[in-house]
Amino acid sequence: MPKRKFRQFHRPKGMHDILPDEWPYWRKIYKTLSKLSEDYGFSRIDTPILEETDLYLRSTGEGTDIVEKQMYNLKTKGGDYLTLRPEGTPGIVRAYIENGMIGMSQPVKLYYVGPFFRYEAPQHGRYREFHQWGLEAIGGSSPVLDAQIIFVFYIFLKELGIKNLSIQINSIGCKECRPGYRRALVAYYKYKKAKLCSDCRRRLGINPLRLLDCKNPSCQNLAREAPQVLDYLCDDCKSHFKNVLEFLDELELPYFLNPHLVRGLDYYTKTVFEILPEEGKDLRQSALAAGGRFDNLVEFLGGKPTPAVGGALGIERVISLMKTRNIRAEKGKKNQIFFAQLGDLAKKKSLKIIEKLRKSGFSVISALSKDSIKSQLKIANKYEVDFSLILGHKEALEEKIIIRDMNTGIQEVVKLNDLAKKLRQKMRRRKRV
RNA sequence: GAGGCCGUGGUGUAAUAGCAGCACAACAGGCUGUGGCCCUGUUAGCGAGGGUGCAAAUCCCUCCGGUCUCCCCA
Repeated sequence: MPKRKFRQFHRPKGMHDILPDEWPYWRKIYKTLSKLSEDYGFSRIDTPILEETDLYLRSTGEGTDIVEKQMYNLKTKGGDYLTLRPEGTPGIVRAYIENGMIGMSQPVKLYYVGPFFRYEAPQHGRYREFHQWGLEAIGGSSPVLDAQIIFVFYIFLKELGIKNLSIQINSIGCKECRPGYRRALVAYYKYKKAKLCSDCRRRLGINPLRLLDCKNPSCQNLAREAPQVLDYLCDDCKSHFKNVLEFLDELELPYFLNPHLVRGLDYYTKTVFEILPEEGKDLRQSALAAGGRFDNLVEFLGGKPTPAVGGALGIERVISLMKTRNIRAEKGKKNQIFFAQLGDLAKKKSLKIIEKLRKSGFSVISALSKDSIKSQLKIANKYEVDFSLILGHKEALEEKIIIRDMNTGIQEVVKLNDLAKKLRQKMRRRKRV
């Protein structure tokens, strides 16, 4: 840094600038996910980035870490308590109820993409501002919906070229059968408290299900012997889960039944799942997508009892994985050409010519603020365009322009009126070679 | 929230107490109308603040940031 007159500003901790270099990944991901979502009948929805704080207290759960310590809360001048959304589902459900989507044909299938915020210690794959793509099917209890959502996330990752994925799935029951399981779990742990880590001892009272996915070795040993949810599911949950698995079998998805999979959010019922890379040296922060069923949430947020299922995928995590696996995202440089100008007259005519070319379907790069032809072509070279146009004083007077083939160096002078046609010809020929 | 490691031009690095170098990038030039290679020049740095020392990028403290582990999650 030079000695600066004014202080320099920094981005807030855990937040990121998405720079032009990074955009090919984002573009590819956005393109793929919106195509896929629409193809599978999900419609785009955008909800506010701020919601009432209470919405998350009610839905995400007061005992969860997200609500306890990870929310960005603020109070408005008018005295409202608002929160920067830490996850997508509550806002979507709120919108479903508020906009009377109960009156649409059910299930209502929605998708969203955008930023989410959690105040946490940033780490690889975990940021304070991060982006998620979410799918929700509200108003349907059929297990085929659970399977379809898992499937869409799965093929999304496949289409991006990410292979060797593992789908972990479990059922955590419903409000009918979960209390029974919970009791069994508490009873199991009751006389083993001494062997639990301090966190688990605390959690035992609040949310015993979470003892199952504790990473502490001693806790893991205990968890292995613990009663399994699947043995406690009610008939409805059992057949639902069996059905989901049958759909996954039919799709030939490589799922893995993980009886210790428990999600961190309070509203989940029945199906829960995670999709993660298969070979993980450490699979902790590597869940790429996750979700589950939330059959009680709509009612709990003031709507009519409505079953629903959904999930979300972390875009930053996907990009990070693409990078470690050397999966490239193409720079979209279709029909890109470079326009160079020389002299005052030529520069004056530039903007108009560029617009004409754009209308004819070309994407025109230029460096109009430069005067020297040399530095302009240097830039053209950097963009790796196949053709550059050169408009000098002489050409400008004669209503002509030079087309330079950047690979061969061969140039041709053409009339401005024929430019688009000639360019198209040349590009076609180039492609064939 | 707890702990470990780390922080030198825009980027990547060297100097381990004694004049902060190098490479790449950027910008300008090397026939005032032609790119990639090459050459020359210019710009630009010790994360911030404090302490110890004749002397600090180097040692100490605090903060900020990064990264990893625990925790939790996408």
